[in-house]
Amino acid sequence: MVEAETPELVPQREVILRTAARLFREKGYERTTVRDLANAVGLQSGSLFHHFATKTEILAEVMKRGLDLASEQVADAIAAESTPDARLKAMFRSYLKALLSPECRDYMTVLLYDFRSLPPDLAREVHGYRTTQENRWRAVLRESLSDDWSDAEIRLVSQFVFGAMCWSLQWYNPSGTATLDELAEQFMQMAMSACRVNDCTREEAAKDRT
Amino acid sequence: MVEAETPELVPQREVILRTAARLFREKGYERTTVRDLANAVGLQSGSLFHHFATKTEILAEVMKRGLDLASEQVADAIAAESTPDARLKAMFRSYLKALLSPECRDYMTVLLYDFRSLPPDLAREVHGYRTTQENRWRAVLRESLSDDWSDAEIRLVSQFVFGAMCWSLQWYNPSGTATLDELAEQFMQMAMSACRVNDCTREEAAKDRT
DNA sequence: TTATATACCAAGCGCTTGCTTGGTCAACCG
DNA sequence: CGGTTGACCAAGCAAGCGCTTGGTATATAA
Repeated sequence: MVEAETPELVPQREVILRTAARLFREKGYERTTVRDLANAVGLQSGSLFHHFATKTEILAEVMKRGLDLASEQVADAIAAESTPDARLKAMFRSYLKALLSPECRDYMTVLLYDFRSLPPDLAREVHGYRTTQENRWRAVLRESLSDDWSDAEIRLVSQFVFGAMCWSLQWYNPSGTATLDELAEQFMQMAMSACRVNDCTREEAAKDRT
Repeated sequence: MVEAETPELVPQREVILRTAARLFREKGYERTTVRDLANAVGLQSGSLFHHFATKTEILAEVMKRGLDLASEQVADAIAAESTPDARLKAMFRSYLKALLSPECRDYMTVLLYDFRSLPPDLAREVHGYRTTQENRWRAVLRESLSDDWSDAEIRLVSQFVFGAMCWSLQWYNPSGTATLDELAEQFMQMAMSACRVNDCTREEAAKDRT
């Protein structure tokens, strides 16, 4: 037998992962049974364990895939720019586009919302992955913002902005009126605006101090 | 027998709800068994069903409680202000403070992150609740922002800002250095800043058009 | 041709789950 | 006092869960 669902030459393991990501996003990891998944792929439930040792392994793989896909897109977008400011804008834009893109959306939703279902060891691994990314992004912020931002302030603004973006997974509707590019543009502008908080308040504070 | 955990006169049903909210936040609804919950309260698992008909009912109750608590605090904060701008600021500040407050945090986390575990009918009910709130908040935004903001733009900025706040439930650590008040102040400023996107870009667009 | 490996199915095992049942005991009420 | 009620326990049931087992069909390689 060759392939039921996708006649192309895409490995079964890959098909399972994609389907798993979709189901996990729709119903949550815990509410998706191995029978659901097997059925969606066109297998018997037991046959899944020919490709993965445990259901948990599938979850971890889906999450890692999400991280890899998103961080690659962002890294590429940043690398294409030559000034700190342009890199920051590219980061914001590309991150939202990556998050919500059809290729990435399912994986990222699982990564961000089914974190608690990972066993401690894998949770630590995925968490490490995540902080690495966050540090990379804070570096881009640091590079663009004025020097008098403290580390704590940088962290706060990054949590604010990336929180806003991650949350978009909850409400974004691909069949809406606005295109993904328009959305990314507007989010980028709001994000840049949020990064400019201190440009005025800080001046006021300086005045107060003198 | 009177009361094991809390000697005060707080109804057992209330104790169960509080404990459930805490456990659901920590482990997720699906991964929390009725035995876990009963044990944490000091009961046998079957005894829970003397107070609630199903596990689902507990979840729904926890979520409604979260919505009620948060929206009450925000409503009070808004009512205390007299100008549109002050009301907007009060809304941002009070929402973050409500979200992260010890009394509310568990409930809200469950509300925002275990949505998929609700059966369709209850999901619709809670969803209705949520959109009512959102509309109320958009009205406050509308009142404060300049008239040339479209409905779509208002919706976008509200999704951006409230997304950023909701996400704080994921990373906020009550034992951190910054107080909740400081955090709320800084978030409010970033939120206000994000609302001011158009103040400059729009002018540019206007110039382009003429 | 025989041998080996891969991808799968059919069946089901053992365990955990939400929930039920039947009964106990203290508190309250007429 | 006797009777009712509300809160609980001890035990366990049926269903669903992740996963295992033993076997089959096909493809490749010797």
